[in-house]
Amino acid sequence: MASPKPRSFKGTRDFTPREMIPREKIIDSMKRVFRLYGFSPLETPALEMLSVLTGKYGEEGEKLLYKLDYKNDDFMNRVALRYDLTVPLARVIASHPEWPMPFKRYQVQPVWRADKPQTRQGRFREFYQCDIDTVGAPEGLADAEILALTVTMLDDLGFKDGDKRAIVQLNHRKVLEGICVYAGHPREDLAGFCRVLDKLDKIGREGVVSDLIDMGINDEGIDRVDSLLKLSGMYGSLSSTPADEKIDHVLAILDNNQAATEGLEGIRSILQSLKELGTDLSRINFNPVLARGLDYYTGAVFESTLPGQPHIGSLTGGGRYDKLIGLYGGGDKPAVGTTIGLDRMFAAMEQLGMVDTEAATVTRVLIAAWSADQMSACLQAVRVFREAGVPAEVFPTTGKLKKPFSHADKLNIPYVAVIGPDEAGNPDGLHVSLKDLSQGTQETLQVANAAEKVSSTNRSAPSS
RNA sequence: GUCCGAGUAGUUCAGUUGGUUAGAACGCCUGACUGUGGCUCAGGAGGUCGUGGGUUCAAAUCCCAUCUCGGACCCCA
Repeated sequence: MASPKPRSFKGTRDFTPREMIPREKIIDSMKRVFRLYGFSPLETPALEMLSVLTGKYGEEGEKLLYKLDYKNDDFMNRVALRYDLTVPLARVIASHPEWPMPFKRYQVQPVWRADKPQTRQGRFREFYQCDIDTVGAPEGLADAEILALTVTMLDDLGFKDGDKRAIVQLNHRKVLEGICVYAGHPREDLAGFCRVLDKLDKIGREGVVSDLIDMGINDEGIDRVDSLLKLSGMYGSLSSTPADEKIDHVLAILDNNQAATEGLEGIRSILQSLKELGTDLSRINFNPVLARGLDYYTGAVFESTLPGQPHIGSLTGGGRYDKLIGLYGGGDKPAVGTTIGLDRMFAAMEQLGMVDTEAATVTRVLIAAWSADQMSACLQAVRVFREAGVPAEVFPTTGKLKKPFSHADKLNIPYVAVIGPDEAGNPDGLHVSLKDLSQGTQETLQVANAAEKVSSTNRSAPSS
C-alpha cells in the first residue's frame, strides 16, 4: 500500500524553528507592550457553540465559519471554530457580570476562516490574532489608548519609515452614517454604501464614483461624496492636512447632520487624548471614508496599512462595539479594541527583509566528544553551560569531529566546545576547547570560563 | 463565490516540430582531511515527468478529465 504524500491542509502552515524564533521574539515584545498599558492575558477555547458565533460577522463573514460536522445534528449543540477573538470575549464578559469594569485583556491565539488563502497577501485559513480590548469604558480615553498602543507596537517592530511605514487610519461609524444620508442614499443600506467607499484605496476615486452611480446615487450626491473623498488622505494635496483641520472641513460640509457631528466630536476627543498620551499624531490619518466590514462596530473604527505594500491587507483593525456584549443578555457594555494580525505582519516583514532567519536553533554551544571516553565529561560540561543560562547541547555521537562542526555550521550555532583527552584530563579541572565559528578562533579554557565567555557575547545583530 | 496561470529530483528550473537510458544548479551523503565547519576538488544517492484516461509505431511534450498549487478579484487579519 503506497502511503499518501503527507501535506498540510490548504491555508495552514508549519512554523519551522527558523520562523518560530523571530516569531516568538515578536510576540514577547508585543506582550510586554500590552502589559505596560495594563492589559492582562486571557485565553478562550478554539471551539465555540455555533449559536454564539452566528449573526455577528455579517453575511460575508458568516460564510467563512468552519462549522464542525460531527455526530450531533441538533442545531443547539452544534460547534464551530472561532472566527475571531472579539466575539469570544463578548461571551466571556456576558457570563461574568460580577467582574469589575473596566476590564482590559490581551489574547494571542489562532482563529480560523474558510476563505481562499493567498500567501503573498498574508491571508490564511488558520492565523494568529493578537487582540487587545477594553470593556466597560466610554468613548474617549480607552479608544485613544488602543491607538497609542498600536502606534507604539508598529514602531517597535520597525514599521516606521520609508516603504516600511505603516499608517493608522481613523474614522467613526456615525460620520459614515452622516455621509450616507448626505449623499441621498437610504440609511438601511449603510453597509452597502460603506463597502463602496472602503474600496477607495483599491479602485481609486473614479472607481468609487462609478460604483456609486451604479448604486443609483444622483449627480448632486456624487458631488457631495466626492468632496469628502478628497479628504480621505489616500491621495492628493490634503493627505498631509492635520486631522483637526480635516475635521473642520468635514464638519462644515455635514454641519446639520446630528450623527456626523457626534462622530466628529468623538474623533476630536480621541485625538486630544492621543496628544496627551504623547502619540505622534502624524501617524494617525483621519479618513472620513474608512469603513471596515464587520457589522458590530458602532463608534470609532480604525485600521493600519502599509501604503508601500498595497497587496498586503490591513495589519491591524478594530473599533468600538457598544452593542455586541448586550446581545448575550445582561445589558449593553461599551467596549473598544483592536486586532493585531501577527501573520500578516510577519508576512510583510518577511517580504521587506525585516526578519532574521539565520538561526535554525536556539542552541549557542554544541559540545562534542573526541571519543566515547569523554562522553561523561561532556555531560558534566553541558550542565555548567546550562547552569550559567547558556542554551547548550551535547552532540550524541563520537567519531570524526567534522560531523559536529558541520552540524553547528548548518544550524548557525555560534560555538563548538570540544572535549578530548587533553581537556578532560587537565590537572586544573575540566577544560574545553571553545571555537568561535564565525571568527574561526579557538582557545582552551576552564568550562566555567567558557560558559562565562559565551553568555557575555550577544548574538550578532541581523545583517540588514 | 468569480476570473486567469502552472504542475518534471529535497528546492529552483531546462527539456527543440512528439523520437535512444529525462538533464543542470543548489541542497543532501561519502571521501581528499585517523582533534575542527565554511572554500576547493573527486565521487554518490535521489524522478511512475501531479493523477486517470485518450491519440500514436512512439507522449514529459498533443487532447480530455480530475486533483493540487500559484496569481488577480470579493472580503478580511
